[in-house]
Amino acid sequence: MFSKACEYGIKASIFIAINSFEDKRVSPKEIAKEINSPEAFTAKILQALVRHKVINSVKGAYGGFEVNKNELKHIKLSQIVKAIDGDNIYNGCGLGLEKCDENHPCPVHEKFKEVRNELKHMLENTSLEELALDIKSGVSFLKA
Amino acid sequence: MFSKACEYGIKASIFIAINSFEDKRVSPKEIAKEINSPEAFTAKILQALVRHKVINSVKGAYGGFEVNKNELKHIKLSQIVKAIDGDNIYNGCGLGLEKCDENHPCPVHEKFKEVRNELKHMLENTSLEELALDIKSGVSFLKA
DNA sequence: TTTATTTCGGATATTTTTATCCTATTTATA
DNA sequence: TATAAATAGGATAAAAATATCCGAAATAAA
Repeated sequence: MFSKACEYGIKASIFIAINSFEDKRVSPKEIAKEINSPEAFTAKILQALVRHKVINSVKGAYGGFEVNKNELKHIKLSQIVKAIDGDNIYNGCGLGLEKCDENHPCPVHEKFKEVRNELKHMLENTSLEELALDIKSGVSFLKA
Repeated sequence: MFSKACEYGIKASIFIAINSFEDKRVSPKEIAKEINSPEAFTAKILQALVRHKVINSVKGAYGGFEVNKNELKHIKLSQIVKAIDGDNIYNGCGLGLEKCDENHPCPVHEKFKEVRNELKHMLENTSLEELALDIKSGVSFLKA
């Protein structure tokens, strides 16, 4: 469904969010350890999230990654996914046709649309804040 | 969502189904042309579908690929997807956790479950027959 | 201003997926 | 039985995704 990069990106963002509640910045090293991902690869993904302004980075001593905790409520999963995997999951044809729309649909167009709309709705209505709060309260987990 | 291999596999199966209505067998060459896919790669995918008994092959002169047209109604998309991509799309964790269940859920476990159930329902309730009939009647298309 | 710390970003390596090629095997028909 | 026509399947190649490494640039604090 999502690429590895995207999975890491989502988990990393959640961990950063948790720390930002307490105004703490975190390093790729801490993040990778916490979400059980390869450190250097994770760092690359963080760069992409910074470029897309999903998270913020501060260079130098006492630096690290953070998110604006006042915006946590408004940062949605969809933004993270789009920043990393692009919007193919939204717009692409389920069977890979270059041109696939109501006028020229692929065989699963209509049926696929429903599933994708459900996915889209989920991604656009799930905030980083709620995911982070679930981790904080022990309801969910970032690694096995 | 699906791998390229799976996209080709679904489209190939539909084309084979259309021809099986008229008891015609088709070759990888014809299939690849019709669904706009690389021929040799498509042939490999057909082999996998044969191994999983989704379609049938007949070697030698006048051979080719076919499906039992009496079973078309009962061949579901889910069988094709499982034969090619495995059942990771059904059982795998949305964020890639090795262990992710009700007792130890990843951050998106509950929300993801709904989307996946919808997808699962769609795949398990869509038959090769209906997809093939839509192509035959010009309602949908196998290539752009 | 120097130093230690930290992210940035380019180069490279590894693995997986996608794709190709060629020979072996099977089978219907002449 | 010989031949032509097909699929089967192993070996490779190419491309994309995943992952690693290292020096450059930025920054806070001593």
